[in-house]
Parts: sequence; C-alpha cells; structure tokens
Amino acid sequence: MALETFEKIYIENCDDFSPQGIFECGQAFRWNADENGSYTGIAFGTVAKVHNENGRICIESSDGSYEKVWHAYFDMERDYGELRREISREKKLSAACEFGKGIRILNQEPWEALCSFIISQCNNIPRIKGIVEKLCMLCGDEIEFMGKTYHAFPAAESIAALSMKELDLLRSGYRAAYISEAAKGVADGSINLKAIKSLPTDAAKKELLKIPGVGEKVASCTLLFGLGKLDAFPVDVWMKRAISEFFGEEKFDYRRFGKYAGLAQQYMFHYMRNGR
DNA sequence: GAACAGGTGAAGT
DNA sequence: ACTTCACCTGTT
Repeated sequence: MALETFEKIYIENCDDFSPQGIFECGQAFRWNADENGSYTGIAFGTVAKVHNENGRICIESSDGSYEKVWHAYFDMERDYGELRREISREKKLSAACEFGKGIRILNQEPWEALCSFIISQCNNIPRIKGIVEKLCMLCGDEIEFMGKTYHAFPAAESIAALSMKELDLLRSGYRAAYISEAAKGVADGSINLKAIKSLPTDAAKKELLKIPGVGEKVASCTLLFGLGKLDAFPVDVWMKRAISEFFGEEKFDYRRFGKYAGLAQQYMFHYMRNGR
C-alpha cells in the first residue's frame, strides 16, 4: 500500500467559517470534537481535521482531497457574509444571524443525508450519532488517517445487503425497516438520488416523500443538507418554537426568505437551541 | 415507572 | 384536511 501523504490548507480572512457553528448545528452526524478544539470528521470516503488557528481556518486531510472533496463540501464558493446580511434585513432575525455567524450549509452525500435523517426521526443527536456510527462500523469501508482507522458512510448496496439481524445491532428500533427499504431502493435504482437532485426543490421533495419513513421533515433535511437545495426549510419541534418566538402570532411563510430560506432556518434553529 | 426525544403513517373524524 | 395514536429504544 502506498504511504499516505497529507495536506494542510489554510483559509485566510474567513469570517464566515466557524467549525463549532458548522458541526454543532445538527446538520451532520460524523464530526467530533477533539481534545484540542479541532473537529475530525468523515465525508465522501475521506477524513479531515478542521480547526481555527489564530483567525484562519486550517483543514488537514489526505493529499488532494481539499480540491476534490472539502472545497465543495464546505460550500466555499458561497458568500455567507452576504447572505447573512440579506437575511438580517428581517429585523426579527438579526440577533439570530449574528449569533449564527460562521454557520455554513454542508454539501453532504445524498444517500448519507437521506439515511441519516431517516434515523434522526424522534431521536436526540447523541443517539443519532451513535446509530450512524454503528452503521459505519458495521459495513462502511475502512479509512486510515494519521495512524487511526475510520469508517466511511456505507454505500446503499452495503446496507441493503445487511440481514435484519445485523441491522438489529444498530438498536435503531422501528427505523430499521425504513433504513433497509431505502437502501434497497437506492441500490436497485428505483430511488435515483442523482436524478432527484437535478429536479426543482418542490418536485424533488415530492419524490422523496414517496419513500417510506420519509415525511415532510426528513425530506426537507435531505434536500437542504444532501441535495444542495438551499431553499428547503425543515420544520421540527424546535423550529416550531423558534417561529413562534420570532414571529409570534404573525402568519409565517418560509418562502419569504426565498432562495436561501434553509440558511435562515439554520440561524433560527441554532439560536433557539444554543443562543439564549 | 412514566414521560419524552430534531417524525411518520395509518386510522379515525 | 385535520387530529390521534402506535411505533423501538435510551435517557431522565
């Protein structure tokens, strides 16, 4: 096996990149804080370590992966400062926008997002992360990174091949059947996430809603975090609280935020959970 | 023990 | 179209 080499990429003057904001706002389940304040995570079959080093962002990963994976994953082409100012024009959200400064919407793998948010239903984040981790240990490809072994999120085919007995090891409860059926659908092509991604948001959501175990909330999360649909607006119990907190009795339609409603949603969500 | 947790689908109005 | 309820498991 060839010896792996690493690269260290620095992003200068990046006001709108907060590792904590990005990884602790509930959009991804495979990033963990290290002892020293950095975060290590896995996506697209590769590992990265991210930290803030005196005001610049440092991304350590295997050679060539920044350009191949992380640049798009972290949505680096988008000007989040600009979008944040745009959303702040709604004065009721200006505090949430300020608090959420540095949050970015990750471009995750479609299948990983779909499967993870199926698992997320009626669960808390630690348990979601635990189940996802067990799933990756069970049948995700091994990845070596800086002397440690990690596991990629499994291909749908690998999950589809698991027996119910093996799936039971996840302790995912009634979600197990949903996971298995979705995996089989993706594996046999009856669910074509690439095709769904190419559809407009509403049509894409309609397709996702056909999958058993996928309702309004899971579909919206999959659109926003896995299919690059920044206008998707997931509403869960926290968001219901947030909407009534910010807008009270005022009639609320997320479409007022237009193409970037999903980012407004993240600011509201994060502020509601961590900002007060 | 009971209640609840980042929902969903089925069954009942 | 809206309301209610069971669903599996872990935690408080």
